[in-house]
Amino acid sequence: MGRELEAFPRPSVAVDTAVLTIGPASGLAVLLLAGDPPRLPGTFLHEGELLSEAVLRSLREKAGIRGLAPRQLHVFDAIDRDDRGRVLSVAHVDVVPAESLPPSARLAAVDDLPAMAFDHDRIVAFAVEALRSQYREEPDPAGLLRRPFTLRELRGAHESVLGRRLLPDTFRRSMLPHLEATGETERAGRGRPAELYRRP
Amino acid sequence: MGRELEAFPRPSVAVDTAVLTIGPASGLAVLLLAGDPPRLPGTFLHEGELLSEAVLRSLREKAGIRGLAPRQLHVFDAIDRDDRGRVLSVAHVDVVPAESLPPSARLAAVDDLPAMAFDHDRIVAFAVEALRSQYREEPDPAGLLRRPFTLRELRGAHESVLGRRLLPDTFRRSMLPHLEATGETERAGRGRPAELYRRP
DNA sequence: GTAATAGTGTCTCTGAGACACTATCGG
DNA sequence: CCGATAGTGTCTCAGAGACACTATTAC
Repeated sequence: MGRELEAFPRPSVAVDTAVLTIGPASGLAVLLLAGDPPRLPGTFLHEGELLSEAVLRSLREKAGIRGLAPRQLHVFDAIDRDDRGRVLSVAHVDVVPAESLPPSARLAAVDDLPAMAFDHDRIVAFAVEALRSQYREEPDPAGLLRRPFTLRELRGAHESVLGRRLLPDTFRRSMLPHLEATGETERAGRGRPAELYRRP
Repeated sequence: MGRELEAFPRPSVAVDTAVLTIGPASGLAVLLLAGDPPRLPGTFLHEGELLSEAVLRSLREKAGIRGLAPRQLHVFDAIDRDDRGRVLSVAHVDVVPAESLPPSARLAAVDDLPAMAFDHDRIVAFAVEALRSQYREEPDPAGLLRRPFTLRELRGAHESVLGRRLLPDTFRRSMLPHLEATGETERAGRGRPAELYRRP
């Protein structure tokens, strides 16, 4: 110690967030900011600001989104990832129902991404993998569904996130231990009404 | 964009590493640098340097350790975590056999940590949890053992990391699918010689 | 032989996967 | 009644946990 902090050249620190949602084709999609090339919403960390605060600010100011709580994933630190200088990016991820996004939001299917700025394609891939491993364990950990929900709705959300079909009975049995029955049912169209559940 | 990078006040970026090992009492222990209070080996990120390079440099220069490959865990970003100014710390973790550490190394049992500098106690807790979840799945993922090894040695390493006893037969059967038999045996003292295995 | 360590046989329990069945609705 | 959707019974398979047994060594 002994040397002052100012003696060290400091990199810039940015945050970038992969805001994922269920796209029009029922597949996982990511929110992009218009631009050429398109990019994830992000910003530089300001003085006296937490990473989580910078994330919320960037989502509010650049994408018009509020009420999320993205979680931290990984620091991307390649020397030349930003040609304006040395910039570390702390990648974050969250998921949100499509209805909560502004209608003007531009989405891209995660399995068919366009060319993106910086290393944002790698951030998206990292975010998708992290999200999927969460959805393999727990019912809707990110709160995609407004509670309460039927098991059909829950399964649909999981199928969209995981990108594959799930067996209704196996899915039901694996999720029931982590759910709380409301006792109420929903009669929506034809067929037997489904019971409604919530996360405990 | 448009604003220059220099227009943004930049935090300092540090790396800190929890170097874990099996301590004298067969429990998980963490390497500390002498100091009052003691601290984890760490350094500020230099210009043109990757995080992983800064980690290796700090281990080499401050603890005299080479040959590790710590993995990134989490960014600790509390505003007041360092009273010299705004410092983000990118926490890392690795494990190493006790013999690979310099004999002068100071170790502390992770279940009985002394007061540490900054938020280094939280970094250690985070690192221990990450390491344990790795050791629940795979045989010695961090390479604590010099290959090849007997199942008794492997089980001992896992018991030390996890902090609890494991059943020999259950452990053997859960690990065998992830191991490769060498065909050789080791005769060490009394009892039937044990077969030697390696990770594939 | 005995003590010690390595390794296996086998039972039980649990949970995933899969298929067929029953239950309750709209019409 | 029929079609559609919700939910259950039950079989199979795989893996964890646990206990008892056999195998091979030093002494």
